[in-house]
Amino acid sequence: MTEQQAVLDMLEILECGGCVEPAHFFTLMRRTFRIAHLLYLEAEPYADELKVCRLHHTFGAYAAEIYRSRGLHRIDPILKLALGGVRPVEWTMARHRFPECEPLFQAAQEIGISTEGVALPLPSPAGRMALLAINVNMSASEWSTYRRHHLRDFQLAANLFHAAMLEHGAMAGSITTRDMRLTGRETEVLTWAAAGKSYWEIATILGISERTVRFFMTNARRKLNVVSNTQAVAQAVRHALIPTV
Amino acid sequence: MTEQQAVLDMLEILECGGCVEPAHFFTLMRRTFRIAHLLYLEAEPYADELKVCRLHHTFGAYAAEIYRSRGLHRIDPILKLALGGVRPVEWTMARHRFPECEPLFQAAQEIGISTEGVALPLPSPAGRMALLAINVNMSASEWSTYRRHHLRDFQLAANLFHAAMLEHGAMAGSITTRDMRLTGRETEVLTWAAAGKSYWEIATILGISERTVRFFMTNARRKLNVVSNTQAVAQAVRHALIPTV
DNA sequence: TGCGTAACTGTCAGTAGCGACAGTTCAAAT
DNA sequence: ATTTGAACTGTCGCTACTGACAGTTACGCA
Repeated sequence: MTEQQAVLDMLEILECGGCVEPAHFFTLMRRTFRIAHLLYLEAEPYADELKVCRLHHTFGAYAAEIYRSRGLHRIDPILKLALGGVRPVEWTMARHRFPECEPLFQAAQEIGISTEGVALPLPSPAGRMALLAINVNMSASEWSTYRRHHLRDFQLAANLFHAAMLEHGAMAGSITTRDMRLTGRETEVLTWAAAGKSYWEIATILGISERTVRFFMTNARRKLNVVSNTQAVAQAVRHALIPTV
Repeated sequence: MTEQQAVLDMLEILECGGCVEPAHFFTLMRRTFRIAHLLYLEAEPYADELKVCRLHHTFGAYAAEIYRSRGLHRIDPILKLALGGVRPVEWTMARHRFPECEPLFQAAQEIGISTEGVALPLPSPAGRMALLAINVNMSASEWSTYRRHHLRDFQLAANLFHAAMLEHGAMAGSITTRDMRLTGRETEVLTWAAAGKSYWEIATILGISERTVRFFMTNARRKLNVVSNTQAVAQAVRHALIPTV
């Protein structure tokens, strides 16, 4: 059981938080498993687009350029499924369920990238979403067996790596955690605004002046980088910055 | 490798979505692994408290009553750590890091519940949080070895069960089919309003008159039973009535 | 052929939201 | 002891939103 031992050793390294470099993690994964390529994506929802917070992968610059220039992110079903759900997403399954995404898989074949793989959703706190996509160079039947044995390893490894990235990122101060943190009052006024209260009502509820409510709301809008109270509330709800009714 | 086979079989059952009953899942887990007790909790942050959305466990009514009556949730470090993070939380680790939680573990010993176990965070979309706590009846050293081998199984099983619960809950929760179902245009204008667009901008985007945008928005407010666009958007985001991506 | 529903439009008057002006007070951190 | 940040307040003027008035058009279905 040398292979088993190697897997367990790798997982132990990850659990001890000894792997915060994406490149290091990718190397470790490729050494331990029969993996062709890896992709780690951390994003947050934004209006009708996705805002990418972190992106690391081993597909190379050429593949990334193809993906970007052809706008394949618009039809990529793996993004939608993995960033929206909790369940692992099988690439071939996504391909069959969404015929309109054929250009994506054809582009992959063009540049010699296999179309077998799985994407693991890694939901994070505060409304962010992340995924680890794993690409393998195997036949369908081979992959089926391999996946059956190692999906659990992939899932735990992905979770541990993701945890390390989040902890590390919190220190490094990502886009969300530095200037976007709302004060107590800002959260309060947003919460009441989301409950449909007007400035006057909020002022009465909190026992402060209407002007002050506007002050907090303006600060909240500035911090959230939005233009209206409505947008601010949408953002706050999405990012779980205000309590759910 | 009979044990390995049993584990893989169980994970396959879970992956096929063949296990939405918590009691069924718990039985399956206890039959497959050397687990004493299980607890599944789904909650969402509310003000400075936690609002429990779903709670299933095998600890029995007496233990639950002890936990509730003594207010142990206030000092339970596992709740804090597991609902706040992404990394598995070891019970003894939490016990040593938070000396003030001793009453919790003493209560467990009183009623004959082991203090060895692990809690797996299961973050969900939309700011909700969940965890699966696993309690075992082993010595510390025994648990250490067992955990090393099976944490990956626990993690994947927990994720798959959680996914099934979410999917099932989405069905059960969407009994909102009374009059709260929005039409296509209503969804569109709400989406753009959530993106911070004004009536004039939305009208331009959709190629209709500003009055018509107001018409749809008014209908949406009436259907959602709210008084402002801001509240409507908050409600729509919370109930996933408008696309988050 | 009617009936219901979704999509669409116009006008008026009142209220609410929002930006920009210019401040004070208090507690904690450096 | 100075600085930083949160909490707080006032006024002016413009724009956006909201309710209530009163309609038309097109589609599917019984």
